[in-house]
Amino acid sequence: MTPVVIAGPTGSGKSALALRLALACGGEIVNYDSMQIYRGFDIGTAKPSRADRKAVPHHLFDIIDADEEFNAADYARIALPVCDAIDGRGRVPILAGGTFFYLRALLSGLPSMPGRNESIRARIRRIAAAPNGPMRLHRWLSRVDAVTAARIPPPDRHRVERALEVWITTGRPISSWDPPGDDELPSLKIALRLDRATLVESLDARVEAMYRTGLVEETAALLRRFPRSARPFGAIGYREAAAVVAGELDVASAIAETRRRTRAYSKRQLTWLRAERNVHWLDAKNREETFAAALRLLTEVRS
RNA sequence: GGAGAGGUGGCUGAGCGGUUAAAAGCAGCAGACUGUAAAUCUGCCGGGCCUAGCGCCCUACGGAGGUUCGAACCCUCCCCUCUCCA
Repeated sequence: MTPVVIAGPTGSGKSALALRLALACGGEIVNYDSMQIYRGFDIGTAKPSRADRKAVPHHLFDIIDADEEFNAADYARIALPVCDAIDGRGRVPILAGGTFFYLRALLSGLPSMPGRNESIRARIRRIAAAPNGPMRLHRWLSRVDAVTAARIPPPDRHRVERALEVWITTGRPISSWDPPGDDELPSLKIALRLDRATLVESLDARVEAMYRTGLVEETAALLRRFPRSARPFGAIGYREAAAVVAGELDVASAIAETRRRTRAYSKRQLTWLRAERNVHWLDAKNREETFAAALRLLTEVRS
């Protein structure tokens, strides 16, 4: 049975649609959102409610703590068996989320390269911090892997860092591993579309609501348990809320900044999705119609 | 009424005689995405023309004049904002 993927920009109603589909067809929801993975980060990630999670089995939410290392490869590793198990029970895995890189890691797989190596990362970062560091790192990369260096701009520190990390640990350029091929796991991909003005409006309202319902308080509580340097504190909303807690930002500015980043994020998601193939786009303006259309697609695929 | 400060592209805001269609940021648009991905990064961004060039032509730094080879930058008057004293 092919899994169903619900995609679309943040705030387009993916979770709600996934829930209704699950209820309608005996499905179980599998998260592919990089932030809803974290325990305790609820308000800012718009995590499904307790009631929703009781109504339908939800998987891969709240599986790690803020200070634990986790990445796309880890995700693919654990998500695959989860989907298989759902399938084994004769139910439909419904993937819902917004981290399309994680989704790709699951559906297409990642090359079998070595993972992260913190001590090597530390070494690289020491060089990066020196004057002209990023430039020097990029030049280093050019010498060992010209192909990758040509593709990655010097300021793109994350990618330069990873490419060098792979080189140092294996002695092989990262470009020598095959890029993900076209042979991805078959799935029914449904993407939600909303006109920009409507989307932005609902995004703004949602950010407002997050602060009103205690995003800053939630963040303050999490900061008592985890260092601010922990990954999810860099996420949209949490970065700003953490700044409020630290007294660096007033709430109004935090809201404005969170809105700005949310809008930019939704745009990036759309850019990714546009390049994605075999996507069934559905207008998300009317929930009933969207649901009906999605259901139709689903029954088509199953017959 | 008196004393200051200021009016710059959609916004914030630099520039203070030429190399300025005007820094930078934001917003906007397009894009990338091989283990940090809600991350990270790239390009475009007044308008028109074409022989497509470090090309040409318009329009543009509140308004109108002036000085100058040349003005967003200097002078004059006007209009408008803000702060302070009354």
